[in-house]
Amino acid sequence: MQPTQPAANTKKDRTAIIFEAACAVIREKGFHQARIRDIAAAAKISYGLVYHYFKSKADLFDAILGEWWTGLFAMMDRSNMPSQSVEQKLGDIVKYFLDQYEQRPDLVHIFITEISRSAANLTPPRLDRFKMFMNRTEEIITEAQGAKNLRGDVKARYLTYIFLGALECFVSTMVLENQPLKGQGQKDRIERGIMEVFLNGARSEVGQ
Amino acid sequence: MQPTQPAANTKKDRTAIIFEAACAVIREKGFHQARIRDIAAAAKISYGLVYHYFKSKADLFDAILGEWWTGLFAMMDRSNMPSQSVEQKLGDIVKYFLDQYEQRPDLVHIFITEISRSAANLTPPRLDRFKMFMNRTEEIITEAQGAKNLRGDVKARYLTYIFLGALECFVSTMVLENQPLKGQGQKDRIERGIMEVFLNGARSEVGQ
Amino acid sequence: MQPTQPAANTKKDRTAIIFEAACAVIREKGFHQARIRDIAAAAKISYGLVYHYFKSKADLFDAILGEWWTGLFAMMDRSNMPSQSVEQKLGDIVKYFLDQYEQRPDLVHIFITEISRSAANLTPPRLDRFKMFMNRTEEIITEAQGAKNLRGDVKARYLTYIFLGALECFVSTMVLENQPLKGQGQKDRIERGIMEVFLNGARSEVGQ
Amino acid sequence: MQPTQPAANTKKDRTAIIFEAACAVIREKGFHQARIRDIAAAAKISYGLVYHYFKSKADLFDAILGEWWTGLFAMMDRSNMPSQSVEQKLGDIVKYFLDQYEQRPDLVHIFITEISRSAANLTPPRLDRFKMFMNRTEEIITEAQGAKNLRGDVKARYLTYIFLGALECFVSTMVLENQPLKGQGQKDRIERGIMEVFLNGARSEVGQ
DNA sequence: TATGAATGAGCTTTCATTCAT
DNA sequence: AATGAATGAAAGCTCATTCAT
Repeated sequence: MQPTQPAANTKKDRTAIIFEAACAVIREKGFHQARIRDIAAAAKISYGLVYHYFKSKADLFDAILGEWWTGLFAMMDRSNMPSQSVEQKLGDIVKYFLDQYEQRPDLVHIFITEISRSAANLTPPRLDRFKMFMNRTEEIITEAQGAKNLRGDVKARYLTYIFLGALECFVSTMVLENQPLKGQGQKDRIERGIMEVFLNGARSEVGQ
Repeated sequence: MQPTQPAANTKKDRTAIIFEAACAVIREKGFHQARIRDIAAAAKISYGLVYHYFKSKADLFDAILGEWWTGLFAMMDRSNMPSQSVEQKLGDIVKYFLDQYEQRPDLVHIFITEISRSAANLTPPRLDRFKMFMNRTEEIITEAQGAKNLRGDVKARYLTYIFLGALECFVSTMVLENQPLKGQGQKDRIERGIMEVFLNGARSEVGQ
Repeated sequence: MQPTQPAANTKKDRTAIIFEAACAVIREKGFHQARIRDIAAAAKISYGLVYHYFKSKADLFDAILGEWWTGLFAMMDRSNMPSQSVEQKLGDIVKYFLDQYEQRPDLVHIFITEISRSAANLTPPRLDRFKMFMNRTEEIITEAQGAKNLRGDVKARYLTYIFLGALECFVSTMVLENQPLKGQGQKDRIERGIMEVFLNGARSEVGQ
Repeated sequence: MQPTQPAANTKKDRTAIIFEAACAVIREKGFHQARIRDIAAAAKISYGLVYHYFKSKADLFDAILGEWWTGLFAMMDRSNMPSQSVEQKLGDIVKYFLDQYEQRPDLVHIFITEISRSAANLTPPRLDRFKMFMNRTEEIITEAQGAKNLRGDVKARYLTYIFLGALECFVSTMVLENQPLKGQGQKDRIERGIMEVFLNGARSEVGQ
């Protein structure tokens, strides 16, 4: 008896199955090359059924993006507390990307390839959330500059680009080369590397 | 009498006109959404003529990529001299991206959106040149680590990601937001910002 | 109430409808001039649907050829029994062509115009089956020469050409002139004419 | 000094060169698959020039057909004399096909594949000449039947089909298999085989 | 004459979407 | 809820023909 799970194929199940299948196919082929037929096949359903759960292909794509942005902004809401240092806030962002890459690599892949860097898919509403993410990151950095925790002689926007660019390059290279993350140890090393270099620079102590 | 410019529409002209039109259209719509019809219209020529100068759509795309990579690798060949410091070599890469963005923003945009981050377009030969670029950059950094000019406690590959990621994020944000570069002054400021933070870190001197 | 015919448009029906429409259009225009659009119109369906049932235009063409050869070789398998005389075996071939022309004139037309005599369509696998047909006919004739039922002073291959040529010319002229066959009587007369002249010659008894 | 041949590339020359090139290309690819570009390349001229000598592709094709029919009907005019026997008249037709195949195989090939058996190319004027050829052959046979030189119990039309079919099958098989004719000896053997079997039948004397 | 650049209609094929069952 | 047959708008590419030079 499973009172909390009476039916295997509830609407929620199917939606999720199609969602995951779409992530996998879009990751592999890109949004425009992913066919509804491929997604249905990956979900082991008929392709007409996709249209019962999602209004259109664009709708399905937006659902995937929504999932990503919801999780990211929720994390930033949780992380953005006065008691947190700038290191902790930026570290949370790095951790989030690495955790997501470990748990849902398809989602991160799609974010990187289809959103972060794809003019073709960037309708204005999609671009807005991307800018919001950059702005919220910039706010963290601006605040830290005000508190003299980050240098003030480089524009906050520039520091934001450098920070997010470094993070994104790490993740996207793993994404493009399909590198798996090998446990918490590697995630910690990568996080430390990014944060350390971002905060203290690449220059050798000896060389100074 | 026009002794120095006898013919306006030589074969070279048309190839270049189509090339530029293709850059503009692909920049705007992405490779897969760019239709030959759009490119022909942008070049103010008939549809079929595109196929007179380029074997296929893919051929045209590869010509664009070839142009980008040829220029980039030629610059790296020129820059890679023993007398150059690591700061100069990496600075040359930054300069090249910013110069290209100023002169041929479409080309940079296509590199960013269709190559650097688009799994859908990354056929193996295309990915190869991207990896070669990363490897050559890593070589510069490895060499600098050996000479104690860059810290050795972070893997060269990680430093490469951070450096290129920072650069790419700058350029791609300008690309995505269609920001114009305002003269040599802004290019210098951006270059100094990237190099300064990459080498010395974002941490405030005061905060240490 | 339609107990014996519950569904009019089953998958089998549509495949057959498209098949027949393709035969009619290819008969009229030839394979290369037959457009998918024409075939769809003749089948009273949308042209996209053709691709639901046949992978490509070539696939559709090969299906038609397959139908022809399958029927012809099956007949030859049935006919090729030791108890049969050479007259009966060759007569069966003549009967088959005439029966097919009566029942499926399009198929015979396509065989004559697109296969039997069209270098443009003769890909090697297509030519192979044609040669197999000639070889099997030649075997019948060789065997009859061995049994002294056919003259041995003319090469078996030559007799084969004369026999099949005569048959084919009858059929192709009917085909090209869209002559209808008027019942079993005419078929018998034609068969007798071909067999009689092939076996006994055109020379008048009186004239000898 | 060659006063009668001052220029190598007279209009007549070029027309003939293009004509021969067209024959070769149409033979190989079929009329509809033969591109003007191919024909021009085979003639080693630019493809625009084809249009100086022939109004259109169809015009070029009709010129080829005209050449064939002119030669054939001229031969029949010469051959059709009261003093000639039916054997001689039919033998002249066989000889003509074999001679032409030896001298201008492309022309014979085109006649066989594109005219004799291609509904796609058979516009009414083209079909007319084909029917005229059959009718003139039938006249020879009818006349011979009247003179009791050919059997009268088989319709003249049927005997015509058998005769021309046999001839055509010989030639078209050579054409399709690119068999070369090896000298006058083989031509004579083939002619004798066709005439002998057509006149006296395939049945063995022994078997009667 | 001679060239080949230029044109654009026309073809096959794909695929998002709808809809009858 | 579920299927996949059906539709038809696009899109890439070809090639006969025209035309400026």
